[in-house]
Amino acid sequence: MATANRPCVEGGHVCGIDISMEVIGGKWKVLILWALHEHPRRRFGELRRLVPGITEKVLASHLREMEADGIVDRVAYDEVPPRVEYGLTKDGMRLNDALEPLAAWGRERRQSA
Amino acid sequence: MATANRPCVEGGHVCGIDISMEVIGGKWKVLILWALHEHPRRRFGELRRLVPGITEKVLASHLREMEADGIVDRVAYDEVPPRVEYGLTKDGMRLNDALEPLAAWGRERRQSA
DNA sequence: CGGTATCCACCTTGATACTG
DNA sequence: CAGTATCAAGGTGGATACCG
Repeated sequence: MATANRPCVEGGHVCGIDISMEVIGGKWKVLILWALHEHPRRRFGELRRLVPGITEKVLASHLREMEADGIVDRVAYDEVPPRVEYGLTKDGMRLNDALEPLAAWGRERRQSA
Repeated sequence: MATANRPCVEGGHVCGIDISMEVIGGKWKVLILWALHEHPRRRFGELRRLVPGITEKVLASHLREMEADGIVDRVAYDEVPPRVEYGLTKDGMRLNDALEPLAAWGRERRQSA
């Protein structure tokens, strides 16, 4: 995303949530992140199937943003037909871990709903 | 937000992140949540000051959505001039707790940047 | 004070077609 | 296979003015 947002300052200390939200803000980002966590080293086409409903364009642009944000790494093999593999960086994995409590909150909520 | 999203199913189990993202998806939601966590029981005008840059309309609509999602509670006192106080529900506090690791991730990232 | 009412600009997402 | 190009649509957020 890389768009600077107003810092989130409360009572003199910076909360950091704003940064995280910029990185996972897209509609599909967390889904891609999750898919890559569950299925490491995935190819573009596989990823598209793992995130049902996403279009090629949106998947491509989100992957590019996530790469720029340093949470996804992309490896292109010089073959015919072309092959590209996506995976999580260390930072991407840590982000996924940081997302887990949030996922748990969502799951609980689904129960009670 | 309350808009139903495609469930996020990976390897047969539901990840729950999608639910959470619907709830905190708005541009300002986490900031409001954070502000209410740092400053419990806040009035509309105070809240507006605590979240710099937000407009009345957006603050009002976000508060309403968060109320509908059960993470914010609103108490209107029948006085003149009118007074309304907002606070976090139990669920809202748990959501805030679940957000903390994400905030920590963002803070670390700000360091290294 | 605590909001609504309008109106609008932008951005994200999406459908479809095409290419190295 | 792994994208890009183009165009369209819709929703989110924002500016401003006004109300009980």
